Amino acid sequence: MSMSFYTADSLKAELHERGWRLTPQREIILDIFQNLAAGKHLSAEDLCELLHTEGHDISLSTIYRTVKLMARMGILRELELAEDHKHYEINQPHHHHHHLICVRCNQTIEFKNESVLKIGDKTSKKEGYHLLDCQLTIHAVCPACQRSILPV
Amino acid sequence: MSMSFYTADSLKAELHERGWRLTPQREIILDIFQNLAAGKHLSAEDLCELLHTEGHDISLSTIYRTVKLMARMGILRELELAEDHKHYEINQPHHHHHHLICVRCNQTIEFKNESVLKIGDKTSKKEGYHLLDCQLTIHAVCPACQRSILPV
DNA sequence: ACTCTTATTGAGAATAAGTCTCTTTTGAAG
DNA sequence: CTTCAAAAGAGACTTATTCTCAATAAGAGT
Repeated sequence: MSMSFYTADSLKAELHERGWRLTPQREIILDIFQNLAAGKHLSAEDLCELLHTEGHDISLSTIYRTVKLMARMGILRELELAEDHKHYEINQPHHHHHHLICVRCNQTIEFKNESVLKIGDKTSKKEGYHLLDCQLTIHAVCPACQRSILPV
Repeated sequence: MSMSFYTADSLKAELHERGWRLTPQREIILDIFQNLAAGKHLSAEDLCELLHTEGHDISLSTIYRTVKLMARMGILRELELAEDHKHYEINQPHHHHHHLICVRCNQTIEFKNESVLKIGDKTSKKEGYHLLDCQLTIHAVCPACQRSILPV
């Protein structure tokens, strides 16, 4: 599997490899995501608040830049949970999972499937791409919304 | 399979079923997507321009409302191709495909995989959800970007 | 340790996709 | 032909995210 687990040190090494720097902000943000309960995901705003309650005042600009950077490095997964903003979670092959989303109420169910990562691995390898993340997103209507008569 | 192909008539029937209406705008937009080359997808802006060149002046508001409506009905697929806006394409099980996206340059490759739809079907059925669409999205770094020294 | 270079941060302005409001129009049922 | 709620159009508005730029600091070299 191409995806791997990151520590502050491996983050530092990979940043330096490209002439970049490990800042306290990046280390703190990585730490937050690593200590998040499995399957928990945060929006940029969520992350900002959480950092604040822990006494770390990192600017929103930096937060947006950092999560985008880490997503592009494969450290974080960028999730589209059918809302108007993105969510991020740590990218760990061991806890690799996917999302079933109700398009009406946005209720989301996590599920695992072993073959999905294999398909992602095979497909990216075949095209010469370096795999960062693969997500199966299912859009559907949940039982409650099927019964409701509310618009759409 | 729960997903099905839509005609103007079946769209009309399904709209009426919920007390809604088939308008010329909706019929025209459905027609555009049905006549699009396989695998081609449009943003709201793209669609607006295309409609304009064909002599149909449908307002942006209506376009946004219509694609969202059709996505929620399962007629269109709402794609996140790693840009800052959504793309839409017709949802046809026969041409069901997925996307491999380079997170750096956004180059996108389409690929097919028969088992993905099966997984989507099984998972949504198990949870009692009514399947609309399922997409496997692979985020990766393309060969060209692996070689480049450009930032991220 | 001290310097130097330049990546990174912070603050706030800017951007733009998408939504909302409100008035006018129009499906389609009776 | 009426009626009435759904839908369209126009444009204001919202808000997540990006951009700009001056100030700061990571890390390499001396």
